[in-house]
Amino acid sequence: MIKHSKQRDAIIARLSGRTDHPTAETLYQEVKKELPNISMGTVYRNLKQLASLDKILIVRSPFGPDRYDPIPNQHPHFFCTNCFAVLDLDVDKNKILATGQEGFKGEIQGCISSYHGLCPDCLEKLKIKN
Amino acid sequence: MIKHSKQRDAIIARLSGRTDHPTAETLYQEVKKELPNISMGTVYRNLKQLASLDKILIVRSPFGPDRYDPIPNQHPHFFCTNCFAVLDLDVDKNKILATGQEGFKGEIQGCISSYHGLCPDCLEKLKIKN
DNA sequence: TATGATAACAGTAATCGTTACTATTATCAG
DNA sequence: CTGATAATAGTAACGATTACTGTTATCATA
Ligand SMILES: [Mn+2]
Ligand SMILES: [Mn+2]
Ligand SMILES: [Zn+2]
Ligand SMILES: [Zn+2]
Repeated sequence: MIKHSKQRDAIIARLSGRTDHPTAETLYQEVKKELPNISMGTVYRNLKQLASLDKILIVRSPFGPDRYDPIPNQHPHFFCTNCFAVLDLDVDKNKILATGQEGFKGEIQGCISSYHGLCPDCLEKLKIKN
Repeated sequence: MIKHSKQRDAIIARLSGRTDHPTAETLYQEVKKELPNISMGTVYRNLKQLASLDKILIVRSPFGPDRYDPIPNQHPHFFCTNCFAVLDLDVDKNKILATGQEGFKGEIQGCISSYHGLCPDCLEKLKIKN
């Protein structure tokens, strides 16, 4: 049985609507302003619980700690190798899933596709420099 | 300047030709039989060096520690959620890359796509049971 | 509205995979 | 051979995450 908690509320409030895929540490620092003695454990525990209830998504980064996403269904991400921004990619996931299925004898239940390179901002800045 | 070492030789020898994507720990245990006082640090250091020289590939697993692959170029993998096997998927990577590029203003330099579910063996065993 | 069961908490210790340090040894160009 | 230094074994430290523990908050039931 799940009980209400203001700590969890604050975590959800901080995460929802965002598109920047913050880390647990970032969320912790931000929620701490509102609830000064919340602990890291509480942040991790709740993020994990929310993910297991499919309320949020944990996005594993190839370049650092996990990022958290208010959009609960799996979707492709782009990781900027320059500024470490994590962006949503508007990609047809089913297309990628289908590609994987070709000739595979097992049962594919999902796929996680991540792209990396320079984000639009970093690419633009680099172009101006040269 | 790179110097020869029998530890590195042994690590390469153990890894090359394999398709099971062993962990550093697995390679360490195996190489230890040949070189009883090799240390974990040596294994990690050499695997990292080999990867940076594009001799091998580090495969980040969503379900545990990194796996190591004698095939140096990035390619899609399948992770079995039941037996934790890591399999190579015969997928056109360029197709996936192209999918990501649609409408993205940045510069995509690469993509890592991983699939998960039941490997052929586990699916077969499950079918027999039911 | 009290009571009791227990989910959730804060604080802290522990874990895991990996990397860094340090003194010693092995390799190899000159 | 010899000196410079890459690589080593052993061990400490690291960052991210999870587990533990005693306390507090929530909430169904009476
Ligand atoms: Mn996202
Ligand atoms: Mn592979
Ligand atoms: Zn960027
Ligand atoms: Zn399997």
